[in-house]
Amino acid sequence: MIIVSSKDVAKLAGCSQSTVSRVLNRPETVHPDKREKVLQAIEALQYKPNIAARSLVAKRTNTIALISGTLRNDYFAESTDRIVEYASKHGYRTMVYFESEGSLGDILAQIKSYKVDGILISCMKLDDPHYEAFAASGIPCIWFNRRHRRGGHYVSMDNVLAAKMLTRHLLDLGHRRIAYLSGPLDISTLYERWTGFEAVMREASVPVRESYVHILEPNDQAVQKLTWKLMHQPEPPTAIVCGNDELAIASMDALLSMGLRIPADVSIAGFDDIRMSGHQAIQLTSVGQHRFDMGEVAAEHLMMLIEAKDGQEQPSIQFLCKPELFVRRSTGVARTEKN
Amino acid sequence: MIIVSSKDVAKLAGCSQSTVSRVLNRPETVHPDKREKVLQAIEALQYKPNIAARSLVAKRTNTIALISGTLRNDYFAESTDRIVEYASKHGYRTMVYFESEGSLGDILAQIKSYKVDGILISCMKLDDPHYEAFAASGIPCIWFNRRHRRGGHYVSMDNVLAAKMLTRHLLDLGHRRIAYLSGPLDISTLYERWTGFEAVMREASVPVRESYVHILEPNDQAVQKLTWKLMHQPEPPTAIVCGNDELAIASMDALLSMGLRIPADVSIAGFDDIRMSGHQAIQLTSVGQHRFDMGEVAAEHLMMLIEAKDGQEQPSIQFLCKPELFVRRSTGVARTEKN
DNA sequence: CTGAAAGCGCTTACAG
DNA sequence: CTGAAAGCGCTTACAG
Repeated sequence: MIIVSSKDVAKLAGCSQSTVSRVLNRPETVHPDKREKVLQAIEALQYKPNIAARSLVAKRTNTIALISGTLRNDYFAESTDRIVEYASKHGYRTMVYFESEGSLGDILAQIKSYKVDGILISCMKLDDPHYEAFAASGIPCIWFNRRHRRGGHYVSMDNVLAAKMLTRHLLDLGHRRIAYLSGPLDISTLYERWTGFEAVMREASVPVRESYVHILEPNDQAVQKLTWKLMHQPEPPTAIVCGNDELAIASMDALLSMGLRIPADVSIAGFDDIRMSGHQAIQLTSVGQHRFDMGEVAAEHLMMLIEAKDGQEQPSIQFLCKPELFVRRSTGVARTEKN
Repeated sequence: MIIVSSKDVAKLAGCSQSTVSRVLNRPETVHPDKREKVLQAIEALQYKPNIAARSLVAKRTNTIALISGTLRNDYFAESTDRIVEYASKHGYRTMVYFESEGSLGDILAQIKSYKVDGILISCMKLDDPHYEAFAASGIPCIWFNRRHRRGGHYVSMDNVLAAKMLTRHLLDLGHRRIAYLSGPLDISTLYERWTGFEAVMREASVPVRESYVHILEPNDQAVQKLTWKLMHQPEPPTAIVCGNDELAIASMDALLSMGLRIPADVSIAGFDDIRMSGHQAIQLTSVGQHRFDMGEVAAEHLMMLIEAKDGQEQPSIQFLCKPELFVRRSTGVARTEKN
């Protein structure tokens, strides 16, 4: 592939390389006639400035890194979509990394090599030891969705409150045998949700039975298996709270396969209010935020951090937005006890 | 942010910059003792080579561009996930672009600036005028999912056949009043599916009524509105074929809102066999490919093209894989005529 | 308003 | 096995 450089443009336009560069960066500083000639040469040669060379000297790449949970979880698909679009609209490219690609340490090493201007992370564990490395990298970072215990800049939801709202909703419907299905609790969102659930259950003096609680790896097989196990005990739960909608929808799949009716036989609910939860065939009760995309808000503030970088001191960014409960058909009055 | 360069490493290790570079690129060519010292210095300084500088001289970036349809369509979420992971595993970074970000011309301009090693495109229109520019860019390109009329390297499904299989399935169930809901027909997949549908209907001498066919912009509102319109005519269809599962699931949402039962009142089916289609609450009949991810196959071959680049002539990559029909509960015997 | 020159951080012949 | 030097394509003071 032949690379057209600014030197080639300069030759054709009959000027110096510096002038070509100026036309690109501060066109008002070059004489209109000359500018026109350069523009024509650029067009004629289909010249595109080499970003690598530019960022080498400019010390900025106009690129941000997004480290996201898997797109198989709709929550991350939605936020990734929004972030990439938002960044693009504001002149930034997004390099997307998924947690499945390797340890955060390896990913950070790569990111550092690319000299991105900023980092968005939605999938760091609550006590992930790599936190320090990110914080010390000198690259502006914002955590969204999942937080780290140390704090830092973050945009998240009040997940404790969210879980309390959801749990009270189920108690209000008369449920007492409530099960809890969750992914690993070393993740802030899942941990906080569990905490909120437990707190309300304790307040209400409703015991949380051990056989009703399952912490699992979030894949369809595990959900299938544990849902089955949950419902095949002597006294099965009348309601299931899932750590997020993705899990809830998978569990719902299992419940329906078993011939159970929702909510007649068992109620189910989740968190995040992903798009599918509102579908008529799903109608999953969920708690999330309406009209507030954490990813986009995080991107917006990341750009502020990047641009204010050399200026005055950095503001501290800590958003904990209020959740909303969306009651749908998947939760109903507790089935009359009759086991 | 302080940038540690290979010069700093050289100073600490007491050697030249070239040696540092050699340790990184061809460690076997430097004396073990010296190599060890350099490695220690790299570790001590937390040195990460600057990718921009490297690609400037190496004339390759180990980066591919993926231009994808929106992640709001699960098909694209699934393929993006796979591609990024596959590329990562093989030493390539992926820059993700979405068609919504601007014209393909603008996106190509950006991509050229980044000097990516290869391009994967899943969202080009059948007669998109930018095709030439991509083909002439000198950058290896593979089209997957949607094809361009000119061909080029592509990985796709036999969509005509897919539509024929699906249509015959509905005819076999006794349906004669079959509606067709599709996104724009300037997209190969949608165009070919429509073609296959029409061909089978003609063969079977079943007229395709004009009021049963709607071409729409694929957003929830449009689907909602047209589904409503479809079912509120004097003789509503007994089955609806949708151009893809995303549309079908949205239309299903509308049907259920209207109080219709699937498939008792109306059957519905789609294409792509996305993950959600298999969910017990959805059970959408669909035609797609099992165990064959076009995105991943495309990525695999793109890397072959990139690596064979300077070698012998390029092979022509043209995959048209066979579809499979997944019959689920959303299609059933045609309702007894009684309008 | 414009050009020559230095330099960003790297790799790769070229000598030795 | 190793270092000095040239060069990748750009931007940005510095003179004029």
